[in-house]
Amino acid sequence: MNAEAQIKKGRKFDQVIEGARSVFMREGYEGASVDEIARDAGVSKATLYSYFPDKQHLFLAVLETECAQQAEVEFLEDTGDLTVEETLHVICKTLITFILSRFGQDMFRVCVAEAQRFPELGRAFYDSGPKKWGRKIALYLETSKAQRTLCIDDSLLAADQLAQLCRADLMLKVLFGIQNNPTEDEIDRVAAEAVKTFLARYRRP
Amino acid sequence: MNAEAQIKKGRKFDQVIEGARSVFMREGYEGASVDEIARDAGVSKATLYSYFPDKQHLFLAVLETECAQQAEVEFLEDTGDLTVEETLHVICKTLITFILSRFGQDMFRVCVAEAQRFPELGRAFYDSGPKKWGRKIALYLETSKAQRTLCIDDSLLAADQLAQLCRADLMLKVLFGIQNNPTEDEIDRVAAEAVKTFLARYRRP
DNA sequence: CCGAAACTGAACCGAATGGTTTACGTTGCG
DNA sequence: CGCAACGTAAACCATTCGGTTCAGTTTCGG
Repeated sequence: MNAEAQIKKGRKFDQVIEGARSVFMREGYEGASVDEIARDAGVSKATLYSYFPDKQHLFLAVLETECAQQAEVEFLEDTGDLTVEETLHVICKTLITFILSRFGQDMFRVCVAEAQRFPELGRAFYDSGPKKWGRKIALYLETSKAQRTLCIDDSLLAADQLAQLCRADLMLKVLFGIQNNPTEDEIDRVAAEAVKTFLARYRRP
Repeated sequence: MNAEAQIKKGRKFDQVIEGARSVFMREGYEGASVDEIARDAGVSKATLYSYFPDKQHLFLAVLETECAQQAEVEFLEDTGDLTVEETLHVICKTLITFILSRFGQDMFRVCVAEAQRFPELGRAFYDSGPKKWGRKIALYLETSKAQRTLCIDDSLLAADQLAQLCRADLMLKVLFGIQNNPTEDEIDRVAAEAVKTFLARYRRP
């Protein structure tokens, strides 16, 4: 018996998900047509409907896998011999790069657009994205090494402030099409400024 | 001759815009049907189409007026005898309240969703929203009164960092339906924390 | 190499879409 | 009043939508 849960029958399951993913991300929920998805997936509509009862379930299945994928993004496991400041900088760069990535932007866009129509989607995205990052950062802030340098009473809020500082300048510009491909230098600068502001507030005196 | 530019003919023009506004904000662009808009506006479809050549132009006309309205939101004109810290707190509270308002959330949602399909919309929203706020805050940071207390080299980035700190905790929770009606106390706390972090970085030593 | 399961392609359905037109009221100003 | 502009309701159009059906082909394990 295969270890992978193969309850979902059929060989072309992944094709369907992948086609649906690309069309939904490009067109949004209402803008995507099932015919286009089937065409894009290289699959007949009948096959598609043998996997999913309707468009809605297909949409949610896609975003389920996307949220799962989003939840698995990691920043540097071991902080090694980096200083706290250096570690924070790495964390910020990783977060900013993720936020500005095609994947991050598409996910954000679609989930913002459809969070009203699909309330459970809103929560799923928030949990696997912003909340997860907040938790991870807060966890680092509570390590004994960080505690030796920092003085924080509410580590979750502090983590969220840091994450929010990472969105300064670039995030909205990219989201609304004002800027397209931020250079690594720009990302580095925003990260540096975020860390600077964060440490000014939370560095142990 | 009337001072108001009355190029747009017809008495029910405003009704149409208002109906379109409410339906578009509720359903998004693709989700909104012209029939529903006409019904909601209390107007026949023929009348609607006598004002606008098609759905797209109607959509853009609605968001044009919304962006204009968004651009006119003001925070405390004269800072009076408030300290810089108090003024920043007022600015933050005003911004947070706006961001979390029904209007602010709906605008953000729709513009994020359709910025791909309508690139000019993305820019219009950014200019009349985030950019305008950034400019206003930066302008205050550059007043001689603020300069006496603060030490800032890049006032636009500083302003954006402050605005971004205002989005900590509550903004994404509301956007994704995790939280519904933040109390004034919660808003006050986020504002206070934003100012605290901001001043830690930028207060003149 | 057989047979069942998976898949295909295209036709088909009813409903709804954006958009147009027609034939008929209503309003208000000179 | 008279008349033109404004507005209406409803029928109408072609197209597209999500979803179903089915006869036929491909795939693949036993």
